[in-house]
Parts: sequence; structure tokens; C-alpha cells
Amino acid sequence: MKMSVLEEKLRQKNLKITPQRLEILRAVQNHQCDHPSAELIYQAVKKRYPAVSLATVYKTLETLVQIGEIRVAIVSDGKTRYDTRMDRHHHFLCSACGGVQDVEMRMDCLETCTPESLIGKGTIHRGEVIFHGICSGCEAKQAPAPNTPLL
Amino acid sequence: MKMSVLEEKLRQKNLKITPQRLEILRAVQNHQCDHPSAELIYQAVKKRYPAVSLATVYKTLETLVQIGEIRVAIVSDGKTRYDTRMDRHHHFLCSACGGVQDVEMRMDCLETCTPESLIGKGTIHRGEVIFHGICSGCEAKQAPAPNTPLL
DNA sequence: ATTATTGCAAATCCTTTGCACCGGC
DNA sequence: GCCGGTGCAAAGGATTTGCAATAAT
Repeated sequence: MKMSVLEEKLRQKNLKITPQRLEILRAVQNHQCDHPSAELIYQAVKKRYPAVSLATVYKTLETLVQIGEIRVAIVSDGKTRYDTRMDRHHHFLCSACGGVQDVEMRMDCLETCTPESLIGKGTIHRGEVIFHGICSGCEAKQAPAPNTPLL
Repeated sequence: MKMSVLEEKLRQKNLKITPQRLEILRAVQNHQCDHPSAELIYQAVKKRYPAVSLATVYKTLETLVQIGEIRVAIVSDGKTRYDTRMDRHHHFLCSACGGVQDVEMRMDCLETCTPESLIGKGTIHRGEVIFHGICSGCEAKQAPAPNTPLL
């Protein structure tokens, strides 16, 4: 997203444009594949803006969520991780290392139908798929290849 | 699941059958729809077994996850919530209240296909759908019905 | 000038850990 | 009796909050 669009969004909500916010947004954009935690963003921002406070990072990430610039990724790994892509995509969670990878996949059924068991229970805004499994990196570590001698 | 089956599982792993574990399992089974947190289970167990410690609840829930009796629900609401149903189902998360509801839905495509963007990235064990939206309870609170006068 | 934002430190919430005692087997 | 389990209190990690100083409009 272009800066000017973000600035517009901020102004519309009486939010001020500060160097901290711009740096944090930049860090977020540089970590599109990472599903970064607040701490990771903090470390990245500190490199260019050493005086930032972790509290500011937390507050700013919350603000970015509020204005719909980023969202919280659904991962349950004990810390909040952010999804900096707002377009439709899905996730693959590695049960071994906790890593998150994006999955590109059309699931038209998720866009169109309301499952019967949800009728009358509320309004669906979107559906996403979470795949659970073991990523190739962890597979390599955990089990030797089939015909690799152990010694 | 019948107690005897659980007891069998515990014995197989050299885990002891204690009153605390049985009470915690009972509480878990009584909260199939709640996706309960450790704290909620603790409160429920305390009613029948006032001396339990919260630490024991945490440890036991972890044990139950290890033996495949329950699993961690993917919800990212700041605390760990457990899913006491191990069969295939999906979830509806209310963005307003954080509530989780089960969704029954066949998604054969999730069982069979590997999305192209995942090929070579690891091994999928299962896929689940997360619906995001607003539950009917929160809808009622947040917006007056269309033709309800405001005053 | 006004009002939001920052940075710090303290506080809070959830969860884990160390350890002495207890209880299933 | 052995070894795992329990309960307590303390520690740990992530996030939030109160507040005075600062900076954006």
C-alpha cells in the first residue's frame, strides 16, 4: 500500500502521522512472509529507529489492526502474530516448529455457501483454511531419509 | 470416551490414574461446546474437588493433549483454549466477543487434495476451516434491528 | 493551542517451573 | 518402595496501562 493511502486512512480517523508509525508500517511490509510477532517488529524497527519503545510497537500494531491495514493471524502459539496480507489466502501451520506458511488456493465454496450448521448463528465475513502438518524443514530434522544409514 | 479407554491409554504410557485427572477429564467432557480455557476447567473442577491446583490443571491438560485425548484449538485470543472434540469439524469465531462455535461441514476437497502452493513444503495431516464473523448474540447487541426506532 | 502519541516503568494476565510432600501402583 | 503426580509459591513471558513529557496538526 502506498504511504499516501495509509496517511489518508490515518487522517480520516484523527490519527497522527509519526515517524514511529511509518517505521513500524515499513517493518510490517518487509515481513509479509513472516507473520511477525510484536517483538520481531520491534527488533526490526529498532535498527532504523533505536529509540522506539516496545509499548509503542504494541500500540501501533493494534492501531493498524483497527484501521484494517493488517490483521491478527490465527495461530495459537502463545504470542500474537500479525498477518500483513489482507487478501484471501490460507495458512499451513507446522506442528513441530510453529512456523506459518501462506497457502494460495481457491476455495469458492468458502466464498459462497453458508454451512447449514451456521444458519441463524451469525454473519460470516470470511472463511480461511488452516492446514496442520509438518513442514519439510522439520521433517528433514526429525526422521532420516528412508535409505540413509543411521551411522 | 469411556473411562476404561482413557485408563488404558494412561497405563500404556506409564501415567497414573488419579482423582484429579479423572475430575479434569470429566470437566473437559462437560464442556464440549465451550472450547474451554485452563482457567474455566479449573473453576469447574474446583466445585467438586476444591483442593486442585491450577498448575495441576495446566499439567493435566497438557498430558491430555499429548495422549491425543483433546487438542489445542486454533483461536488466537490470548489464552490457550482446548478442543475436546477430536473428530473432523470446523470453527466459527466471533470477532466481537471472541466466542467459538463448532461448524459441521463436509469439505472433501480438504481431505483429498494438496494445494499446489504447498507441494514440497511439508506433509499435511489435516485441514480445518475457520469462519470469521459476528455471532447472532453480538449482532443483537451492536445494531438495533432494521426497523426498530432508536428512541 | 490542542490533542494524540510516545517512552518508561509498573502492573497484569497467562503459563511454566522448582521443589518438598503425597499417593498410585 | 519407587516413581510419577500434586500443590504451592515463585519465576517467566507477553501484553497492557498510567502518566508525564513530547510532537503533530
